Amino acid sequence: MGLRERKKHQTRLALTDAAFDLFLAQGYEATTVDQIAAAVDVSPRTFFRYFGSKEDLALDFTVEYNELITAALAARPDDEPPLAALVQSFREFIHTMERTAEEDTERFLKHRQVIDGNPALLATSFARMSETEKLLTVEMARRQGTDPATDPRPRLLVGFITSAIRVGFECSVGGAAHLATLVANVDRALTLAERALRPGWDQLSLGSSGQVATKASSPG
Amino acid sequence: MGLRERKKHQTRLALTDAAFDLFLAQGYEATTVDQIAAAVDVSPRTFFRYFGSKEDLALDFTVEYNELITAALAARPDDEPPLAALVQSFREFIHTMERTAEEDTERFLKHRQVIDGNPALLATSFARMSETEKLLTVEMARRQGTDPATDPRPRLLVGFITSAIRVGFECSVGGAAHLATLVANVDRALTLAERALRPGWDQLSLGSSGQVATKASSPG
DNA sequence: TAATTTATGTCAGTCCATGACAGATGACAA
DNA sequence: TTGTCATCTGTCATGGACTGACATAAATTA
Repeated sequence: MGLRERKKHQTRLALTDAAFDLFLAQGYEATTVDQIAAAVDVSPRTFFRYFGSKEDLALDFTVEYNELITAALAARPDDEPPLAALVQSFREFIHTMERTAEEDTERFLKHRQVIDGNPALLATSFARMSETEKLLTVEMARRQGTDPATDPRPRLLVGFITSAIRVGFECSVGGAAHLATLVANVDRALTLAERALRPGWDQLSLGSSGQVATKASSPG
Repeated sequence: MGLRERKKHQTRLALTDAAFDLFLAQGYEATTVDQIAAAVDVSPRTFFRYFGSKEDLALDFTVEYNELITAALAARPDDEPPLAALVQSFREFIHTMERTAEEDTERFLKHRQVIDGNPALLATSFARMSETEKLLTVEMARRQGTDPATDPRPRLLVGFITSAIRVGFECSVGGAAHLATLVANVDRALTLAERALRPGWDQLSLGSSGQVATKASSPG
C-alpha cells in the first residue's frame, strides 16, 4: 500500500474518531462538519470527499454489517432449512460483531451510544437495511425454490427476522450499554421469532400453479 | 370556526397541494421550499410555520394514518385473540384508507407516486411508524396480559405484522399505482403473516415467574 | 373603536452540501 | 534525480434548508 493510500485511510479514521468524540461530547446534531474537519486539521470541503454527508459518517459501519450478514447467509449449507439458515446467519453475525467489538470495544460502544441516543439516526440505520433485505430475500427465494418477484413469502420471512433483530436492539437501548446484554437480547429475540413461526412454513413445496402450498393445510 | 382558523387551514392545504404538484412535475428533491411558498404566494418563512420541514409536509399524512391504526386496535373487542385483533385493525385501516382514497383519489395517488418514487421518503415514512409501534405494543401487551417492559413478545408480534404491511406496500411499488392492487397486496401479506405464525403463540398463559409459557411446549 | 392576540413578512445568519479551479503532493518512468 | 502525470487538498463561490428576532398587518375581543 502506497503512502497516498495510507494517508487517506488515516484521515478517514481520524475523521470518524474525531466525529464520534464530538458527537458524544456535544450530541450529534450540535456538532458541525466544520468542527469535525477542524479537529483533524482538514478543510470542510475535504470532509465531504471522504463522506457524502454527516449522516454517512455516523452510519458508515452499517455497510460492513450488511455485508457480513449477506455473506453469512451465502455461506450456510444448501441443505439447511431456509429459516434455520437465515436465523443462523444473524446469530453468526452478532457473534462476529461481538468478537470484533471485543478487539475494539471503545469504538464500538461509542458508536452504539451515539446511534441509540438519536432516534433519527437509529431509524436511518435500520432503513439502510432495506437494500440488504432485498439481497437476503433473493437468496432465501433461491433456497426455498421460488421466484421472489411473485412469491412474497421469502420477503416476509426476511422481514420477520430482521424485525426480531430490531426488537433485540430496541430492548438494549438505554439500559446497560454492555455488549453482552445486546447480544443476549438479540439472541433471545431470534429464538422467540423462530418459535413464533409455524414449523415448516419456510419449507415450500412448489405447487403446480405457483399457489401457496400451505394453503391446503390452513384451517377453513 | 373563525376566519383566522379557516385561512390557516386553507393555506396549509394550498401548500401541500402546490408542493405535491411540484414534486410530481420536477421530483421531490428538485423542488425547493421557495418554489412551494411562491406557488401559494407566501413567504418561505411562513412555510416553516406550517411545516417543520419539507419532509414533514411530504409525510404529513402518516400522522393521520398512525392515529387510525391505534384507534382501530383500541376499538377491537377485548375477548378477541390478540393477534387477530391486531391483524383486523390493520385490515380495517387499509379499508378506511381505501374509502377515504376513493373520495379523494387524486390526492391519494399523488401522494403514493411521490413517496414511492423516493426511497429516502419511503424509508422515513416507515421509520415514522416506530412511535405507533410502541403504542400498539403497549395495547397488545395489555391484551396478552404481560408487561411490555420485560416481555418482548408483544413487541415482536407488532413487528411481524408491520413488516407484513411493509412487504405489502413494497409489492405494489412500481407496478400499477392502482389503489385496489395496493389493498390486495397488503391483504395478502397479512393473510400470509397470520398463517406463518404458530397458532396460539399470541395467547400467553402467564407463567408464575414471568417466564415464557410456550417454552414448555417448544421442542428440545 | 381601542386593545389584544396572532399570523405573516423581512432580514440576517447558520449549517449542510456541491461545483469549479488552482496549488500541493505522491506515483512513476526515463 | 528529474520531469510528467494523476490525484488529493484547499479556497472560493453558491444554493438550499432551516431558525431567531423584530416589525407589521390582520383578526379577535371587549
